[in-house]
Amino acid sequence: MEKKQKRRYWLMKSEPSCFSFEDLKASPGGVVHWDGVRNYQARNLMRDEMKPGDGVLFYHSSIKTPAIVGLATVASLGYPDHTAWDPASEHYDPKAGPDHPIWFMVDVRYLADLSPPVTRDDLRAHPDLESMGVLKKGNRLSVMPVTELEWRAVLALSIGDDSLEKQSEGDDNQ
DNA sequence: GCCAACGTTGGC
DNA sequence: GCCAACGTTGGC
Repeated sequence: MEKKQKRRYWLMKSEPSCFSFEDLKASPGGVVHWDGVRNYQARNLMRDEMKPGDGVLFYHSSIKTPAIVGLATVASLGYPDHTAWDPASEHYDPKAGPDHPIWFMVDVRYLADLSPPVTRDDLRAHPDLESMGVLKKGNRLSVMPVTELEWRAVLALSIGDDSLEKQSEGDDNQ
């Protein structure tokens, strides 16, 4: 008998000059494939752990005010990142190929803006959020797990009620 | 633009 | 398989 896996939560980090939350929102269907990740830990999370319907906090890094700027949903299981064997791609990896993929990605779908955004300083000031991985000095993971407590706290910080939470739960049923 | 922190690479 | 050197990330 198949058991539905509990919904999980993630934080995905991007430099907005490279790919921003607005870019995600403007993509066809609000969906993109999260290609180009070349880090084994992040690869393992996308390949093995992330599931459709999981919640995603979208974080803008390497800017004056780093912040979680929106919510997204994982929209696929992990699958091979074909840009790895495209010599024209800036993420080309000559060791990878269609019959031996090394790198994996998931699809990500726009869910909602977080307004106001939850800044790095906001996170640091919140007792439930100050230990988040994204705040750790030297952290370089572009995909990292978030607890349900942290997810709820971020939403509460931004909007002060649970309307976005209800919206994101509704997205689970697609 | 600086520098600390980290993952990856490559020599041995 | 160790570890120093290197390249990259990212906050400041």
